[in-house]
Amino acid sequence: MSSTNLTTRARILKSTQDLLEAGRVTEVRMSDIAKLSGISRQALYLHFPNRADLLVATTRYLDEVHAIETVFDQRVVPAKGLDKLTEFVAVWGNYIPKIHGVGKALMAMMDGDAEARAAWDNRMTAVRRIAASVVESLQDEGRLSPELSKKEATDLLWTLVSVRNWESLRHDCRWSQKRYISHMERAAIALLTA
Amino acid sequence: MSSTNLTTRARILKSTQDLLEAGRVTEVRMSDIAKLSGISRQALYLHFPNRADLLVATTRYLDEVHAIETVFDQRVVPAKGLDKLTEFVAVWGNYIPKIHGVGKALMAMMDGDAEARAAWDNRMTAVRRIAASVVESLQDEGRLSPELSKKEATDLLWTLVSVRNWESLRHDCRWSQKRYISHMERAAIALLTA
DNA sequence: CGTCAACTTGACACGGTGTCAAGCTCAATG
DNA sequence: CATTGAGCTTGACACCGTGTCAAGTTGACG
Repeated sequence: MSSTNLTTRARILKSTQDLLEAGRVTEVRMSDIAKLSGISRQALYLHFPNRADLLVATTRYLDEVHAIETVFDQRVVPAKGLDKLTEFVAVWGNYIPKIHGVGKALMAMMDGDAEARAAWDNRMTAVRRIAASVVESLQDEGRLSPELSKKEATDLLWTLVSVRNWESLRHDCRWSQKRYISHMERAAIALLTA
Repeated sequence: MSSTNLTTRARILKSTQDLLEAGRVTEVRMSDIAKLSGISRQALYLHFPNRADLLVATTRYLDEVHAIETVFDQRVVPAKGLDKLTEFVAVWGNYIPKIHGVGKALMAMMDGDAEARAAWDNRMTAVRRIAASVVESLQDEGRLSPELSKKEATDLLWTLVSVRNWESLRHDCRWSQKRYISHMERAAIALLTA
């Protein structure tokens, strides 16, 4: 299934990512991806059963390329106190731009394609788990606002650093990435701590 | 154009809203709306040139039905101090569920349909103006956090109370509407004030 | 040489939007 | 009363993107 021709498969994934990163989501059709990959549209279906699967595979490809798990383990997990919170916001916030294209495409498919929905939810609950562990630490150190339960705090933090909010601030409000990160760090502290 | 047959037109708008409120957005096709309105699919195009226009008309219809402008004028504009902020969050936050269906549909069309994008942006900048006036008041009373410019504060408040965030907390995190409002009021204060 | 996998071309079904043409119905008007 | 025109109907069709199917090509490797 994926033993020999890593080349073509990898080329497809890279093309998909490149197209999604640059253009409007709707303008990334199967035929566009095929063209950029240098193969026929039909050959795409020899590698991925449908568009949703291709997009999901692209997210996993990006996770691998950027070794996001490792970065979380190295920078967020060992941090203490408020640093843990700001490190989480910074690491994730700097990863969002890299997955934004494919995320947007997947989110656009969510209504109507249950598989796409499940795939995106799956990626996002991974982030949620990390947010929960950050909240747990705050709680242990007595820094969590007394007005918030752990679940509520996690929900708020997770929503605060959502891809949609990044999109809103970076694109609609034209913030720089730097400004986004610094204000988000501050916002996370204001929102969650006493 | 819209002088005589208010009945059919109104029936279409109501059907659209009813369908959008209840089901998955993708499953609200022109034919579904026609069926519920008791007319043929083609007759829909005698009233609205395309799907985007129909959805936009539905938002305006909802604005009228709920007299949202009036509510803002009565509850947010006259309020003072932090009350202005919490009133804004509460009024808008309680309006979101009413427009959520059509908003979702419009947002789903935004990529690929420039008209839909423009329409939704237009509605949202109306909210943004109110957010800006709230921030202005905070500033005048010296309550705005010194770390935020007026634009930054408006951007943050507007993003905080976005339809997407409402969706995230109410649906993904399964918060009640009441909990959503009370936490949002608190979050707005924590985020914007010194 | 034969075989197999990767890929090609070309045709097609499906579903949703939007268009076009022709005809029906009924109320208001001359 | 006959005509007109607005509002609606049925039915056919073009377009687009996804996904499927069938038959043929190419090239590496035994």
